[in-house]
Amino acid sequence: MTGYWLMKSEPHVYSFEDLVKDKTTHWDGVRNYQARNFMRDKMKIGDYVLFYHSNHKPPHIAGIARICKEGYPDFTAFDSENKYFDASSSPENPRWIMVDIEAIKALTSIVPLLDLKENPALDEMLVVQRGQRLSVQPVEKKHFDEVLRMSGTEL
DNA sequence: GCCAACGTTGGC
DNA sequence: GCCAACGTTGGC
Repeated sequence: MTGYWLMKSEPHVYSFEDLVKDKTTHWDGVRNYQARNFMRDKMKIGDYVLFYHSNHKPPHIAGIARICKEGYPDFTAFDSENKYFDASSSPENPRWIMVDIEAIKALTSIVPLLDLKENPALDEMLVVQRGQRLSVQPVEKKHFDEVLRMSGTEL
């Protein structure tokens, strides 16, 4: 069964436009156990991803991506030169996991966080919840479909 | 820039 | 195992 997710990125670091340009990318640098567990245990090839731009005015959902490689060790944790280096993670016993995603399409019009919050149909969506900081979140299909509808996008 | 919310660390 | 201190996220 196809899963649905939301992944946050700061667009000045890595934007959906960057993903479109690159076609595919490693989702590296996640250092949160809950987010890691989703990537390690739940994300499957073909799952859809809402690509969210955080720390941007306004914060918004920018595009649709899809999982194209399932969980494998995040090698940035092994590189002492890398800002995501973690000495407690080794190739023999990796602590952190990443997936690869591919760009599918930009939303016809972006959906600002405020619009998500104002839509009663999305009251239960995680990203609109107060204090929700998780950078990788599961999304219900009905919420995914509603975001597509709001953005005027068809897959 | 502020600060609430949350996660992690480490002393005890 | 508790919890205070600290660091980070991320909206506003």
